[in-house]
Formats: sequence, structure tokens, C-alpha cells
Amino acid sequence: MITNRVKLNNAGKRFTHQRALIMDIIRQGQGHLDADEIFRRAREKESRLSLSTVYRTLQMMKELELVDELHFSENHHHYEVKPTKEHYHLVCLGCGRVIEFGYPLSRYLKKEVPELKDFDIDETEIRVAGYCNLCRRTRR
Amino acid sequence: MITNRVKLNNAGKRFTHQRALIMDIIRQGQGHLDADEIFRRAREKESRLSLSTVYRTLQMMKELELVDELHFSENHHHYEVKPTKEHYHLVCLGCGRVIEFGYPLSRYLKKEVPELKDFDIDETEIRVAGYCNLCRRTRR
DNA sequence: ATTGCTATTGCAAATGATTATCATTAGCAT
DNA sequence: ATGCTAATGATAATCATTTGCAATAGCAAT
Repeated sequence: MITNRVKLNNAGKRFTHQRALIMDIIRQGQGHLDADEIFRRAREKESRLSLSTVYRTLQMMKELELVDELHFSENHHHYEVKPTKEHYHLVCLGCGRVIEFGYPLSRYLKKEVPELKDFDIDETEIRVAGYCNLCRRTRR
Repeated sequence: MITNRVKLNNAGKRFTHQRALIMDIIRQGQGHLDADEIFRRAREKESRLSLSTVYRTLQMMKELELVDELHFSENHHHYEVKPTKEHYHLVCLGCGRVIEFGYPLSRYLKKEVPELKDFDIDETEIRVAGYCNLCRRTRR
């Protein structure tokens, strides 16, 4: 995709086959893949790809603000393409399902929280964990 | 402290010297210590204490809902005693300072977010990262 | 207080996720 | 096509956390 090539070049980065592949996989992954899943999918296309490259690319894409890193209730992260409208995630602790919801947190914080007056916000994230309607019943 | 002894006994757990010590340190730590810092402080009192015991105790206290685990923009966690009023944390990426702020997120979510109607919320967390007024200037 | 059962501990080794090292490869400006 | 140097693959290292296991210590019953 031309757009990514331009974005990388503008940042003084090279447009490589591997980076294009990883970006495509994240885009098609509907937002909630972790590093290992990205690696596995990428390997199907490009069997010599290294896991290091996946991590390095994710790191770079975070810095260029092309992707966001999500923190669910796990010890590894998930990735989605930088979204256009502000939204957050609901994670079911039973089945792992992720549900997106829109919520204008940053607007509310600015309006209601005095501690934020003197604070330069870089990133906000809401983590909501619980049980979806299906898992609520089956819960042991 | 008698209260902790009772809470542990009710859960069928033993009240040990190590657990009492770790709980005290978290309480005195004003909320934002990580596992390693808890370990270092506890060792000053009890030099034979093991890091495993710290992790095992934290895990248990989470399950008994005596402490909350906080996720800042780092790859390890921080711990605070289960708070009485709903609050969240502002983390400065420059100096690491943590600022607490009150915000009734769960009330707002229930009112405004239809996706949550069928969802049984277990925990909520807001992560706000950025730069405090002091670090904003010095920022490279 | 003593005893006995078994949860808990300390230590060391294992695991999982991520990062660093370094020789080789390949973008891209010339 | 050439050369410079960033990026890659492979492997080892690191960091945070968890696990296995023999020794220890709560605590309920005596």
C-alpha cells in the first residue's frame, strides 16, 4: 500500500516486505491480535520471518502512531490499527471475547477532573473486565 | 492486625508472619509499590523472605479482594490496598509520578454504554499516561 | 503445652514475553 | 549498477512471574 510506504519514508524508515506484511495482518485482524498470533499468521506467507522482526515492527508502529497497544487482563499485549474514533474494550474473562464500545473519556476528563488541568495527556485506556451474558450463567 | 487474621481465616488461609508483613508494607506504601519494591522493603525486616512468597501473597490478596493490581505504562504491576472510593491514576512518563483522581466511571458506563447492559463488570481501570506540568517543559 | 496434619515457605529451576547482539541481507539515494 | 547503512534472522539474554519440592510452621484437636 502506497500510504504506508509514504508514512515510513517520511519518518526516515525503509519500506520492507516484512513491515508491509505485518501491517496488513494487523489491519485484517480486526484489532485484537497479540504478537504471537501476528507472528503465526505472518509466517504462513513468509516462512523465514523472525519473531524479533514482529516485535521490532510493533514497537516502531507504536512510535509512529500507526498502531495502539491494548492491555487486557493478560500478561501480553494486543494490537490494533490506530482508530479514528475514541473507543475502548470490554473483555470477557470467561470466553475472551472482546467487545468495543465508544466513550468520550478524554472530553469528560478534561471537563470534570481538575488534576488533569496541568497534565499533557498522551494516551488513555479503559480496561473493563467481566463476564458476558453467555458466560455469566456457565460461571463456575 | 486482628482484622487481617480474621479475613484470612474466613477464607481458610493461615495468618503468617510473612503475609502480615507484606500487607503492612502495601498499606504504608501509599498505594503504588511494585512486587520488587515490596520485596526489598520486606527483606529489611525479614531477611529470609523469598520473592516467591511476595508474588504468592499478592496473588492471594487479589483473589480475596484485599488489594488491587494497577497497570501503568510498564511491564510489571503495582499494588494498592482495595480502595473505598472509586479512583484512577495519572502516570507521568517523564518522572514516573503517580497522581490519583476520583472519577465515577462505573456509574457513567452503566448509564451511557448500551454494550454493558448484558455484561457483568468485575473490574474497571483507567490508564492515563502523559507529562505533568514539570516534565512538559523539560521534554526532549 | 504437645501432637499431627497440611498449608505455607524458601530456594532453585522453569516459563513466558520481550529485548539485545551481531553477522548477513536488502532498501534506496546516488 | 553501486555503496552506504538500516533492517533482518537467529540466538542468547533479560525481566517479571510461576512452579516443584523438601523443609517449616499455623492451628485444630488432644
